[in-house]
Amino acid sequence: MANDSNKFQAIISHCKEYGFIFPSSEIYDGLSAVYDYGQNGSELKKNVRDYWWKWMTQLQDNIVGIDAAIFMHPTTWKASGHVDNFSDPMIDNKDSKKRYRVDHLIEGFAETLPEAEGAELIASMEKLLAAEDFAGLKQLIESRKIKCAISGTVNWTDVRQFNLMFSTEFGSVSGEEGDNMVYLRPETAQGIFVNFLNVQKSGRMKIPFGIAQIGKAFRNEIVARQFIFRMREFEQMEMQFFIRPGTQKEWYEFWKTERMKWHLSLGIPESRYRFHDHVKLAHYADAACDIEYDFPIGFKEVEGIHSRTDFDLKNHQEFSRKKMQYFDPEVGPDGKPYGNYIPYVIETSIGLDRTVMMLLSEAYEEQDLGTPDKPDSRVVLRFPAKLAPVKLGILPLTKKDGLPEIAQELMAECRSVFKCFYEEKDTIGKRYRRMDAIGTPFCITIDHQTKEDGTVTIRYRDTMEQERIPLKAVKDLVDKAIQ
RNA sequence: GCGGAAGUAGCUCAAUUGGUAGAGCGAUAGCCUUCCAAGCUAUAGGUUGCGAGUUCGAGACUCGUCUUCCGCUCCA
Repeated sequence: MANDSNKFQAIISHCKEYGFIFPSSEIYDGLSAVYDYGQNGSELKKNVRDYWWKWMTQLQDNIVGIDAAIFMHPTTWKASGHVDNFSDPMIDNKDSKKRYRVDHLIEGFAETLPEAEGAELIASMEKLLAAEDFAGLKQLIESRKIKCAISGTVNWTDVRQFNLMFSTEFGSVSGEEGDNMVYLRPETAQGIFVNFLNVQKSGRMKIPFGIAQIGKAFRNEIVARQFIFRMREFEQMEMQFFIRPGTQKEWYEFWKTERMKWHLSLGIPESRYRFHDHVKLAHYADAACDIEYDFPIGFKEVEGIHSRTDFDLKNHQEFSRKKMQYFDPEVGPDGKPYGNYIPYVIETSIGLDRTVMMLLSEAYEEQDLGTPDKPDSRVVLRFPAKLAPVKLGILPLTKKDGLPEIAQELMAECRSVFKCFYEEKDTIGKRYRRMDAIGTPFCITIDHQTKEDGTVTIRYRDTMEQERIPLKAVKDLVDKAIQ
């Protein structure tokens, strides 16, 4: 496993120095695991977001996009399983410092007991869990002398609850319990599921079809680290693809292939990726895998592809008492229409922030350009041109003799089509290096010859080569290169 | 949450045994008719993370606190 901590640190520093990513609230010492995107980072992120959106909703003929709210009715998270599955009581052993999920600990112990006795223990545990009686759970563990596998002691901390979801107060949620708590969504997917019927009916969508969404999600990670890889507030790009039950295997394979095509279209070689199949499946899935990228900190998940069965729609149907069915008029092999059914779902879910980090990791290079007489180096971000924050640097060779005026004309011509950066300060070499550092793929230099024959120098970021082209050709050349 | 390390200018780091904080790079303004960083001049920028204590005097010593980093723990 590649593990280059220095490179990772260098990328983090570079991101801060060149306006890509800053620690959140830095003047107040920062907020753990929250980051802000700066002037270049937000352009990069937006370009990735737009690229994904277009690829999903414009280049596919059966996928539409939505933008659901972050706040959702609290019952949503009961239906999705998040309330029950992700607020597990935990307990720590004080000697080994090992942390356990209380249910796992007790279940493990129960397996060592005679069957009847074990079943009895599980039953009393579940009763306590349902009642959220943490003191009772601790007592149960201690009275049964359940030991830590590592330290072998019964020296436990109190049972504590770790909530995955952030909650907040909401003005006036109706609720019999009288509490006004709502959650910040921990995934965007549920916004798609609760709108399944709205979109299907209003868009006259026919199965198979997909609904895409990009948006923020929030998770209380127990430990959040590794820069923007694991943040408490992050952005997901998700697509739920609704299919006929029984066809999930082939669609799962289809989307695995399709999503990998997207990744390769970022110009990242296949060798930098791998699929990782989940052995232990989440509560909603019948097949799942990750697309992992070889970060400087090793292979890590960027995207997940899950076969979610009809778990979500079925549960929403149950909790909301609204039929989540689709009427399929197509005739099946038995000569009859498929009729009403709850669709199955294939999900593709990619972390936008992780994708940005992937692009940064792939793009970042410290290059040694030294010669025997003169040491030299540069840091260059080799972003795909279509995703680079700035597409074109416009640089008059000197700031006199009318060169800035010509450069400004070019600026005016190009800026409505793509993002440009104008600079007339410092030596040309310095300016090139600054453009390299933020990954600008092209620079145009206007010199005295421009005034004579209307040609300019174009300088390529990756090769550092330069050639003369007509000033008039610049806009089209760059525009073509960033498509 | 536990253990370890560290917090001095935007960045990288200095500051003898405690004696009122300095450099390089960077930034800004200008000079040099300048096509691949480190030429010249000038300028700006720090209650040394924060709070207390010891001391005539604390960046340095003590305590507390916050934050970050590295491990461990958790992770749909």
